[in-house]
Amino acid sequence: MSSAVDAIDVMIIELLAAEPRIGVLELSRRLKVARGTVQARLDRLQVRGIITGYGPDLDPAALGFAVMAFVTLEIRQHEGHDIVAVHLSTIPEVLEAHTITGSGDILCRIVARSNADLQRVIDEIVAYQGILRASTLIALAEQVRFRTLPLVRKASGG
Amino acid sequence: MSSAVDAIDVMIIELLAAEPRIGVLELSRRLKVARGTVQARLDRLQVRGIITGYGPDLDPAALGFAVMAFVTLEIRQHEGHDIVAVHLSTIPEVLEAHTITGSGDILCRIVARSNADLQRVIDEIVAYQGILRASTLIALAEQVRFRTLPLVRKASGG
DNA sequence: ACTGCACTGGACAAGTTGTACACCTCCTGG
DNA sequence: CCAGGAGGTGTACAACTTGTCCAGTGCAGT
Repeated sequence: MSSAVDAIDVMIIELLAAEPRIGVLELSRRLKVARGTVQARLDRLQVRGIITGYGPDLDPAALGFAVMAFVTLEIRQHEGHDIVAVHLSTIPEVLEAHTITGSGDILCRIVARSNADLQRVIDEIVAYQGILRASTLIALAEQVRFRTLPLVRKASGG
Repeated sequence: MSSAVDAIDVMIIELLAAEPRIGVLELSRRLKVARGTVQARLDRLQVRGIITGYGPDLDPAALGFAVMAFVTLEIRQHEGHDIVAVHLSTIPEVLEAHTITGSGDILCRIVARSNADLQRVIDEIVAYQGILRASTLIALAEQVRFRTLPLVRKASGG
């Protein structure tokens, strides 16, 4: 099979990432392809699940949640991970959570208004009796900002 | 100071998240406010840095990168973190990287096409001489999908 | 040679955007 | 107490974009 995306797809995605409020017509002008082509490709990218949605992208820091941390949880395994996930999803400060291999069981990304507030969030997490231990790593600086564009280029064979 | 966002901002963000390709006019109709109001608020949210952009959101798995992992790096500290960050940013599979407190120095999120491919990516990371050790946690399942909407609601005092 | 698929380029009505304006209301500082 | 500012409403208009359709072209696989 060919790669999931081709050069035109990559250019569409890059232009859209650079100027998000751009329209289909403007995209087609810049890429020098027909408008229908851009429209059809965007539809296909979405159907294939490559484009999952369009923001808006929110910055927790700008919302007043300046502290970010990664928390590794150790859980009572016989109760299952899913029930813990339900608990975690009720806490707004938990931005995401994954089950993982290794010494911990679940890794989650959380935010808080301050270091003192971080304690409150962690307390909320460990308040659930299915969670045995939480080990916290505070993120000091974002060295590489979350990005997927280089990956798309790579997937296209660029 | 008042909270960073109010109830109308939250509704705008939620509607936009639910139906991303919606227009300003349609937003104003659903929220029963004037079009200019929605337009002005979106501008302000962007100026204040709360909305940082509008997708497109890409799914690495759909691009063929089905394996996700978190890698903790231990680095030669006297050389500084920034130069390591430059190295990491040249690797497309590194989606993000943060300096952290604790036993490691840098935590990054990476993806790969398979477990075998993961080895290649890790090798690329540790190929740089400033990196002493890498410790990898493979993400098995996404228990809580990345989200910021509950946080916005909380920030608005809801 | 035939079929299916993707792309092109053109057309149309209907809807949306950017922008401007006049006016209202609430809040704050002098 | 009042002036000024910020944020809201409603209206208007031209210019542009969208959704949708169509006929025709070129290429790949059977």
